[in-house]
Amino acid sequence: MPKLGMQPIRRKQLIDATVAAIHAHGFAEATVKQISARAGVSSGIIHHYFGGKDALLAATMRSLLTDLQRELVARLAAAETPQARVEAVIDASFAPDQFSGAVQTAWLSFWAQTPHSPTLSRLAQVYLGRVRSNLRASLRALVSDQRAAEIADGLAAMIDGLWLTAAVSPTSIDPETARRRARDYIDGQLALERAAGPSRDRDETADGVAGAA
Amino acid sequence: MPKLGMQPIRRKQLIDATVAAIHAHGFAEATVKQISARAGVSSGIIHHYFGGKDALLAATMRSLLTDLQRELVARLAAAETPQARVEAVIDASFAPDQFSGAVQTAWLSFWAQTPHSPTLSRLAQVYLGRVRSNLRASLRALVSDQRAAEIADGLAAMIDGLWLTAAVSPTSIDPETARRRARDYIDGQLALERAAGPSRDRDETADGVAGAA
Amino acid sequence: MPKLGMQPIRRKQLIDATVAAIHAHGFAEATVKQISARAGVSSGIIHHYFGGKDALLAATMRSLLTDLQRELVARLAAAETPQARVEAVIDASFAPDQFSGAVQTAWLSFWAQTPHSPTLSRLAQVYLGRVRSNLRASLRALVSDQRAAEIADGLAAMIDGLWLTAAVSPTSIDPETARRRARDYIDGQLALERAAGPSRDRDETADGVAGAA
Amino acid sequence: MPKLGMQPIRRKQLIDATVAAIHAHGFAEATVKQISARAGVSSGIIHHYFGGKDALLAATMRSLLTDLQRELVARLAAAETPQARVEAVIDASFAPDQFSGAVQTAWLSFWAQTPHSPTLSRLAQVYLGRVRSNLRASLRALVSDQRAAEIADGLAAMIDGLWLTAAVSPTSIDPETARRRARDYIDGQLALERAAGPSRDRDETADGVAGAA
DNA sequence: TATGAATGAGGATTCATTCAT
DNA sequence: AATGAATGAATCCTCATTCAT
Repeated sequence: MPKLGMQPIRRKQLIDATVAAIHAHGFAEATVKQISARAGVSSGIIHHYFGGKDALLAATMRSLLTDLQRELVARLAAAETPQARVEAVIDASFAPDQFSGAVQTAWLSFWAQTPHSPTLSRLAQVYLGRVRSNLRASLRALVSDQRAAEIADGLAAMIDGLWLTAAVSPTSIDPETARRRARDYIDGQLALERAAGPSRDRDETADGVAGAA
Repeated sequence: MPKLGMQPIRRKQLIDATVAAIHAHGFAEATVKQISARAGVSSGIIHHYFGGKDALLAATMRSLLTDLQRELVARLAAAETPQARVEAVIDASFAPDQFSGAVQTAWLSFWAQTPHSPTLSRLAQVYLGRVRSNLRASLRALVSDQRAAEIADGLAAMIDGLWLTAAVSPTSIDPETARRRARDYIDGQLALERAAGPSRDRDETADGVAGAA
Repeated sequence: MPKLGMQPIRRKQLIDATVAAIHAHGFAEATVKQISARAGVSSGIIHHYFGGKDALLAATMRSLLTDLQRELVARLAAAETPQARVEAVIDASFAPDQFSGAVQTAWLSFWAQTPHSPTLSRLAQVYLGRVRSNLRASLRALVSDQRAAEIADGLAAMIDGLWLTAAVSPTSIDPETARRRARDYIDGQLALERAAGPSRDRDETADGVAGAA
Repeated sequence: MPKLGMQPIRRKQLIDATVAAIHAHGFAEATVKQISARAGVSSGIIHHYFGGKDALLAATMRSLLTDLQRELVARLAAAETPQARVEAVIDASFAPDQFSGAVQTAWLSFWAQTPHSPTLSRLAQVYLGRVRSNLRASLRALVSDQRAAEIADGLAAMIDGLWLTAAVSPTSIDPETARRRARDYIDGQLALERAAGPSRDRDETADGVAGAA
């Protein structure tokens, strides 16, 4: 008599083992044998539950994105002002569960793989689109539509850059500092708005740093 | 006597082919056969000139970083004010030669590989250290030492994040827009300084977005 | 569940195929492909069961030495006098199973490889030590300790030389003749002892052939 | 203007380098690049002077055998009695120039390769035939034709076995000891002749060790 | 005479996948 | 449901050989 309900347990085991294996040995070196050994099961089981290695990798990326999304949704639900909603995005991005060794390395590996896998690429685009549209919607309550789009893109890039820094130099940044850098960006952009006046867009032809001095 | 002086020619050929192969097929799929075919030479030549695949990959990353460094040095040499020096870093990062498809993908691949290769990691750390210390030195002329460090870190993260965005969604960003986002960040941080007054640091305990509104 | 207990079967298959391949094509030409084809299995299986070619070669040498050792132990157990024990060593060395084409060629190949492989060297030293100490112990019942050591070394060299002759010129010697040559040596040394008197060692400063004539 | 008379110089350089390379790394690992580097010349030169690696190896074995033969001829020329001629063979075999590390290892490597190379095999057979017929001729002056053949074979095997011992366990035997073991053999066989009487062959049906006790 | 650049076949090894049990 | 035996294609690398200079 087969054990019942093993599927969700095994799938989670294997996905966790995949993240750990990528962290420990790298994306290309995360072999089926490595992952299954780490999960304490046989190598054949991966094909039983996922159909193949590629599907396991896709499921793992989906799992990482889902965790992040869950974190984000929970915080957005509790946010009542536009500012709080922007901050919720920042806080979700640097929540301790997400912003930690194994997850960062795996995340960076998937990002690097994205351009060469339609499946992973699709997952990434959906996620990126959701974050940006969330940010834009919140920012529209504070600035013009155009500036909202620009600041949303800038904040998304800043968050990604801070993640990348953490993945490449884990000791050089902690979640609290990362959060502060992201808030600095928003604060700075809003300060520019106040200085320019509420009804005008930032001049896209300005000379940048020199002009601001 | 055989043809002399082929070494630099072949090495450049092979490094260029490696960047192209990573862009076209991904880091793990950039095989010796792929790369040598793309360079129009035999596979054995890679071992003749580099000793092995790993050394070719390291040389390729070194080459990418050197190109970026050369771009940066040239622009810094022409910059006369602190503001111009900060802008030089931004402009070098998004110079057309660097900020293009193949280079971005390869760059992201190397970044993802960094945690699993001491050689690549060392190269990355050296580069990151140089950029940050350059930025800090320039910014110290404009703001306090602490703020200079913070803004340098933030700008570096922003630049990296914009690169990552470009690598993952090549159609979503162009060099000019990327440059503008990075300048926005600097402009914003300087605006915050003016608002806070020249002699005071940003309050590290502030509540972020909500507090800045 | 998969087929169980295949390991000892496959290992023996592969070791036998290795001996045959060395005999047929030489040590360096005993490739993984050759061996696996001869065993009727795929090439990957060697790494599954042995971990690599080197380990297979070491296991093969170990197997050859174990067979010889088994032959020797069986004969020693049946020998009741010192003379019979010496003869047991000779008979074991030239037993039909051992003293045959494939085994001889493989044996010689391993001997030649010994100086360049710590693993093989260790195996060889253990075997050589065992044979010599066996012979010495038996001979001590017949002659002085010093002469026992000398005759043991001489007999061991004679046996090895006869093996080498058989490996290099298989048609020039048969097991019975080889056995006779080895016995001649022992008979001769014991005859010298009788001629010199039981209480005296052979004079190590003697002039050799000329002096004995 | 090409350098004149380079051929013999280069050939000797390369043959010496081959012996050294075999000693240092083993027969299969003695690559063209290794050998040419050791000789201080380019790899292409081997094909220029020998036509290929196999021919270089054959020339090297021929060189080793020629050296041994020269040693033997010189000593035989000085020997005036049958006993002295037998001793000359022994002394030539263990002459310091021959009985040393690199030569032994190389010699053993060639012996092991012999069964798989018609060229090497032919060289070996010629050499073996010469030594044996020399020994037989000398011994016929001392014992019956049949015994001369037997003792010649036995002595040849003993010499080869002592070489093999030296190659496998270089520290366990020195030339002087080796020479003594070989002389012991001859002394013993001649002692048996005296005991049996000058006109009778050794009884080929004797029980060996037991019978001699 | 001599070089070393260049080739490509062949080596050991790794690995995702299949499948009988 | 689960195993691990077995496969064979693909990878990196080595190497004897060729050849233009």
